[in-house]
Amino acid sequence: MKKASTARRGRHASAWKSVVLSREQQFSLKRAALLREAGRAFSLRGYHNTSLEDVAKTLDVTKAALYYYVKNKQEILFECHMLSLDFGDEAMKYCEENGKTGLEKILLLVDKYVRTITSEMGSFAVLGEYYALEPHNKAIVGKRRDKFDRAFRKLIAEGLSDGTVRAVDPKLTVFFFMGSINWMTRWFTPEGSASGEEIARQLVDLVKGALRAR
Amino acid sequence: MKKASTARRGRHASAWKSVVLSREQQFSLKRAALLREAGRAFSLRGYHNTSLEDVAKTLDVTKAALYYYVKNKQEILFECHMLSLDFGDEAMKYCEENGKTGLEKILLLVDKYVRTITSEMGSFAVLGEYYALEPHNKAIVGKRRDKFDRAFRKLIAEGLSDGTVRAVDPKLTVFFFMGSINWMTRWFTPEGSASGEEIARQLVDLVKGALRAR
Amino acid sequence: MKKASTARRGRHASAWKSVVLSREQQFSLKRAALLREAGRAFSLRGYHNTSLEDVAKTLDVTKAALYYYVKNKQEILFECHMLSLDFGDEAMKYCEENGKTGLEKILLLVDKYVRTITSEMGSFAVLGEYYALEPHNKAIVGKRRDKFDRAFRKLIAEGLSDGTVRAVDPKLTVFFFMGSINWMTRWFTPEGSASGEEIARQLVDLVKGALRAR
Amino acid sequence: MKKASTARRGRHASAWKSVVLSREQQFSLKRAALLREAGRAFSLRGYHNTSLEDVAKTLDVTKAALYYYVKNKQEILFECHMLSLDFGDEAMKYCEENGKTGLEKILLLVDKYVRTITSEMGSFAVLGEYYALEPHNKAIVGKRRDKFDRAFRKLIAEGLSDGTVRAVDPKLTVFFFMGSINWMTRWFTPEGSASGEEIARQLVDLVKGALRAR
DNA sequence: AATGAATGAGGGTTCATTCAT
DNA sequence: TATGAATGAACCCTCATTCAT
Repeated sequence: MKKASTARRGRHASAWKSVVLSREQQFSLKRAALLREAGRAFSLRGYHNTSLEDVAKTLDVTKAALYYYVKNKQEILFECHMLSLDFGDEAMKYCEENGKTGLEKILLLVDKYVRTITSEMGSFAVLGEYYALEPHNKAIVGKRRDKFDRAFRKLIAEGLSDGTVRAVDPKLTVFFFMGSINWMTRWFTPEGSASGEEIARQLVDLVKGALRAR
Repeated sequence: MKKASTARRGRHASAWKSVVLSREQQFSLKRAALLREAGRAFSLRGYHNTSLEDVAKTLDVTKAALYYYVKNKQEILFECHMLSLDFGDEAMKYCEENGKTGLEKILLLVDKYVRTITSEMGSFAVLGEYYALEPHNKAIVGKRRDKFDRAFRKLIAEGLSDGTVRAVDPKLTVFFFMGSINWMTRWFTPEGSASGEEIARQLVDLVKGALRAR
Repeated sequence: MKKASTARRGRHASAWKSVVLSREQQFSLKRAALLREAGRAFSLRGYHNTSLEDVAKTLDVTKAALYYYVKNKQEILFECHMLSLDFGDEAMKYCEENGKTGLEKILLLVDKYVRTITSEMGSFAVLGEYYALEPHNKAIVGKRRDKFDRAFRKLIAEGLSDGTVRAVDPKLTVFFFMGSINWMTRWFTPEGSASGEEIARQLVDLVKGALRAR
Repeated sequence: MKKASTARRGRHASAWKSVVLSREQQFSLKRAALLREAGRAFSLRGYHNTSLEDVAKTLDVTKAALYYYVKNKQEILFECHMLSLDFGDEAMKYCEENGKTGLEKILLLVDKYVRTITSEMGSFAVLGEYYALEPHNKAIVGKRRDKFDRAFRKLIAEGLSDGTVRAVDPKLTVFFFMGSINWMTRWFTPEGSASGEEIARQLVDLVKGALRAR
């Protein structure tokens, strides 16, 4: 009896929720789903290699319906980039708040970022499609990315000052590590042999080995 | 005497030849230029974002003229991939012949490969456009790339055996380093602040730090 | 009573339906029109000499709109062939059911087929464009055509057995007659001096004269 | 010895001939070969389905070389049509000179024409590609064809007058027979089971049966 | 809120044709 | 005489985008 009632409640709850969700909430949820699926496809097959028809099919709607949620294909790409950058900023904020030394912060950053990228949410880390952005958007994204890169370099500088990081070129080092991370979207799949956690742990280990001063 | 004269004539002949190129040579040169320019564009702006018209324009010919040298746009992409893989194989061969220990070989490999990629010749390292290959070609390229990855892993295993490399996951480590390298095509330009040599040196340094056993 | 009322309603419904066509019906009608116009053009000017632009213009739509109804230019040709073969099969079935002797069946076949070809419906009898079919489709069409030819020959054989047809080579005879018929698409126009009925009557008369045993 | 000398003479003769042929003769021979091969291809695969590259390949020269012998692809088609019409006229002249009655002439015409079409020389009876002629040429060819058709009809009329042909519609009858003949280029091959002679005999037999008055 | 239908722009490809050599 | 190389026009096809319903 209890079971039945729970079940009923469960059913009611979800049924209710789908009714009770405000229009704006529904809209947001659907839009988010659209961005997620599109981003996943973009980062897997590339922007120009993914048609809106493809995206629509994974959402079980028609191509035309997408235009209710976004203005453009370009807007999708732009938003995906922004979300992806949000992830970076979050990881950056997290590591700055929780790390003590420069090295510690760097390792926290890598760990957090890789975990995000490999989680379901982060599957649309489409950083690879930078060139597909139209000039205006490219400028915005570029600026934010530069900012992120500079913050990353600052962490390295911090490590150099506090003696936890050995002498390396901050700029190139950031490029190298970001390459390792961004390239993941090309080979990582949730079904693969290595889990996101494992990958994060291994990369952290590698970075530690590469940067740690002795 | 006769020999000498022949040799002299031979030298003259080839000197002449190098000025007045044979038709086949001209053909090869033009084809190579086509591949180079196309590859450069592909790796900069993406395969689908680069029209043959664009490529033709940089070569100062008509779109149609390209079809005298290649069968397809797809063939261009495929050939670029193969050339890029050739570079990898050369680097691999080089390091296996000249390195002693596992670690040494790895460092030689990274050094050689990065130098190639950043040299003028390597401007068409379009490894990013894997998904744009049609199935048949994708299979071929995929196989070769896997082979390269396996050889790379083997170097790591070798280092593990001979004690020059510390305990790391070979598979993931290869992915990480290849990411660093492949990602270079996204930010490297000959005009940039860092030269190819410098980049190679820095990455080698980083890899050494990351892998070296103590 | 209920029945009657239902029937009445039914009639109303269908009357209504025939005015306000369902989407599927509209789609089918438009597709049929597309095939008809394309087929007419193909058989008049040839497949390769007819651009989709031409076809689109006669339908007052854009070239691109055609792709909503067919996959390919090739699909258009193929479907026209199949429709044309359907006509042949229908005529064959008709003559086998309604004719008594071999000769009678042959004459019925010729009569029916010619009437169909010359009617509005049959305007896309593009049998001449066989070579423009791509291999796969050519095989399918070829098989069906062979089947028709064999059935035709069988009618002649039947006439030979029952004594209504004089000694002729079945295979060549079929080729000759099919030539007369297929060639019609080259000179027949609805505006011409001879009507479809007249043509059918004359050809039947000729065939009778040519085949009848005495 | 005699043998050797003959051989030598033979060799000389042909070698000589190829030297001694006047430029104009060589030109004419090659041009004729070009027309023959092109015509063969046109009537087999259609005008637009046959590229000059194809034609050039069968002659073992380059596409560009063809332009030394003809002005145009269109000129090739036109000349083929004219040659084909020449064959018709020859057959017509032959039958008029050698036949007595109307029917006799008709049968001679059919016999001669079919034999020509099926012989090596006549393989380029490309009458099917009428629509591919450009307006000016189409007018010329159309006129000659009409003239031939009228002459054919006249033979029928003659047969009607002299009582050797039964009552048929001259115009349609001509169309029917020409269809049988023209359609042959679609199915006849020298390697096929029926020889040209056999086909001619059978068609003559059929025509006789169809037209003969009793 | 979503769909069917249509469009326009752009890209890849073919091919007849030209021309210097 | 014949070739290699190149061109321009035309064509098929895809796809992001729009709009009435």
